[in-house]
Amino acid sequence: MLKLKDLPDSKILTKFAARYPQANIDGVIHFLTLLRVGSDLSDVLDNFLGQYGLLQGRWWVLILLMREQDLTSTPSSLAKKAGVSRATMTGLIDGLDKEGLVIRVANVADRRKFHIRLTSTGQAKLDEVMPEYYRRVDRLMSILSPDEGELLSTMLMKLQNNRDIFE
Amino acid sequence: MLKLKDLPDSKILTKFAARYPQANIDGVIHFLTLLRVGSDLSDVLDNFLGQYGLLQGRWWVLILLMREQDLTSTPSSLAKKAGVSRATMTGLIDGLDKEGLVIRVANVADRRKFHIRLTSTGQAKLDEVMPEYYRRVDRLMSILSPDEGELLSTMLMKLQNNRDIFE
DNA sequence: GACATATAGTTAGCCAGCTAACTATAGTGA
DNA sequence: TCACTATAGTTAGCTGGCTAACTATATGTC
Repeated sequence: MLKLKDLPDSKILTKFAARYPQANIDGVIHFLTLLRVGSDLSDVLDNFLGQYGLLQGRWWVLILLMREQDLTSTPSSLAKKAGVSRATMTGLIDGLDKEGLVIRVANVADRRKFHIRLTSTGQAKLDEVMPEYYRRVDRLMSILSPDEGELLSTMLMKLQNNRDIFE
Repeated sequence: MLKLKDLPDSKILTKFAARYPQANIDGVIHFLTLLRVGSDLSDVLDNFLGQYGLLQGRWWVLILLMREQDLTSTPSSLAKKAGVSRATMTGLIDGLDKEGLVIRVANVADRRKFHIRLTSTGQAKLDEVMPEYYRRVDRLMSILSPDEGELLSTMLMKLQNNRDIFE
């Protein structure tokens, strides 16, 4: 997502504002800061997962399966929850299947579907990653007080709920 | 970046916490909210730019060039500022060049380099996009009061400055 | 001045997304 | 019941990132 490293300073924004007077300089800075921090934290998470041979996409699949009572779901349901296309989910499951972290089981009730089930190897992989993941998130987010954390989420959700303004 | 649509609710996180007691549930929720909102806003920005036949990568290049006094820069410098590899910048410039939005000019002083210059067509493209972009950002960010906006950026920068905790 | 090192740009090939098109199966309504 | 429509999964082919390797040119040091 946002790759731009060189956020505008107010000098640059003032120059732009001369040509584009509708610019709200502070708003733009806050907006770009949000995109940048989100992107950088996502990269950091990817690097972390990479140490365990995982990628974000595959990791979410394992987590979504672990959430299920019977550790089982279908490709389309996983695709919807993970926010990727069914085509992409096919590829993710292929990879996880090949590594033995999940298995495809035929579905007799509806032969269009498969059951995708987390294997014990998959659970073991999560048991390896998750404690450290939670530890890191805790350390990172502890920089904010509990009240600040709440406030941050509240403000983010306000923006989230109004993002259709942009489209 | 974060594609996951289905953020954990506290019931799920409680189940996970039973297995992974180090989990700080609120911290995780705030962390994932940040990744999710950042990602969704980035997608919205992409859709917006798409209406003008632009992609985020190309758009940043035009903006970076417009920032320059002489509307000129080099591929490596642009790559660094845009946060992409030099190889990727080659592709971005190829595309912009083909559409006449920038031109490659030989650099006699250092024959390894090119001057990349924003053309008047490129400037016209920015003049088409930027006023509407600023208008949308203004409307989106106006949901937060000026004080809230400042606070948001401050909290985000705290997280940004401590993201090495995660690596 | 010549050789070693660093920098600029490109190319080739990889990867994880995507959409569109296809096959198979299920559900529905005259 | 049988045709229409919807859903599930896969495949093929596109895209925009990436790294590694390559060529050309500059720079810096003995």
